[in-house]
Amino acid sequence: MASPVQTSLIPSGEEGRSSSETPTRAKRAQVKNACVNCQKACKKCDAGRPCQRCVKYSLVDSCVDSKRKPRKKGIKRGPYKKRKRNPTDDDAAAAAAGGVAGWSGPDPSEPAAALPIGRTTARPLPSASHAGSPRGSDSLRRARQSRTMGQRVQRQPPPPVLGPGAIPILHVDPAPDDSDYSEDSSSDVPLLAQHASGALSAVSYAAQQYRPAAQPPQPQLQPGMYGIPPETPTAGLATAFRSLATTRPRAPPSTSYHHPHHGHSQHPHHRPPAFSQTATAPIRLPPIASFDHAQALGSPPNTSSLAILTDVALGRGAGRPTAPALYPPLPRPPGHFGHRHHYSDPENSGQQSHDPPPPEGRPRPQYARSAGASEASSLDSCHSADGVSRAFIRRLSRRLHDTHIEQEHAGL
DNA sequence: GCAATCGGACGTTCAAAGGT
DNA sequence: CCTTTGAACGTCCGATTGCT
Repeated sequence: MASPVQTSLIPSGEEGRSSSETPTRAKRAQVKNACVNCQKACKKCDAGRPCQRCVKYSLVDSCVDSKRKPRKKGIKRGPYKKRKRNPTDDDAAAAAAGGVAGWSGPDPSEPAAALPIGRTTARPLPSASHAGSPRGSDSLRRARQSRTMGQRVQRQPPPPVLGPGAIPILHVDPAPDDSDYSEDSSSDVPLLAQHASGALSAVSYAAQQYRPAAQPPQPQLQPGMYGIPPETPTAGLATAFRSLATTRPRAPPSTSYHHPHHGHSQHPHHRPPAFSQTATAPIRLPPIASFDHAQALGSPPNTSSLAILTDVALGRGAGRPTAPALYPPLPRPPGHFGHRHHYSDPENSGQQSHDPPPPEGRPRPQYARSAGASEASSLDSCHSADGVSRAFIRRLSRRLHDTHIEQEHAGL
């Protein structure tokens, strides 16, 4: 969605300026720490406790500072570009700050676990509107912003190569069609997993295969268990995915099924055993372009590769008996946000998932005018059920969306 | 008109990389 | 050791839609 200019940020006296001028835009005021209520509602907070908003909604009791999650450590960042003394170089510098063009990181041949996540020769998805564009690159963003000050920031075409921080996944068919996992020359990795749960099993299995020598042995996977240890590093998952692309795994113990994607038979009797492939069967992870895409397919997001990685990234995933909806679709009625993404209601669309149906999620708010009741339902807005911020999931989704493994890196 | 919900722009923080 | 970089992470704006 393209948000308009935040006119509130334009200082007085700047409103009437044309975009060709270079208005000095006031910074958006932002509290250092929003209260939990405002944070969840994605609404403006203030420094007071209780904050104004909580007072308004009679939430003074729960108006406390939200907790920040600790920053990750040990993330390799690769070499920095040369410092620029000349301010006029900033733009070009920023353009390169996508972390991509000048990447000269470690040899891709080194063990993947030692690589920065996504430090592969990955390339962006062709259809990803932001493909390869590391949103986290503030210099790039700010460079753009400086060019478009006072007007809508136009997204630039993505850099051609992914930089550090991208999560390598096997990602194909950004716009899958009925040919469903048809061979894709742009991602000619070995293929399997027409079923996302199968992919989940596969990743679980591969994660079991990948284990730094120093780590203690993991218990055997039991049927119905995904068995991805919570402490599995994301890099390990990257390796796991890579492994899926480059090995011919034995069948993992768990079988699960999925995928309601595009006309597959959804009848339980048609449920193919996940990972029932022979040793020669290729592997392919489902072409879930994004978290939203997973929803658009009518598939519980937990069955997407995104959710798999998200799950692990969030330190979950071990020992769950089935494939619960990790991030249950928000209780939007079908078509509610058709302008943004197409939520497909499996019950109504004829698509059915053999994964557990998404939980009820939050009931549609009752729009009660009594502040407490109404607000309570709105408080989940920015967070999943267990408090993971939407922003976090979006970022992860973006990274997944923007990433896939270069085929030569898959050893092909 | 208000509330819910969302995508994403924008701001902050701080570890890693680089410079001295 | 200090500075710079840039990605992680948080905040919240503004659009859209549904309900009262």
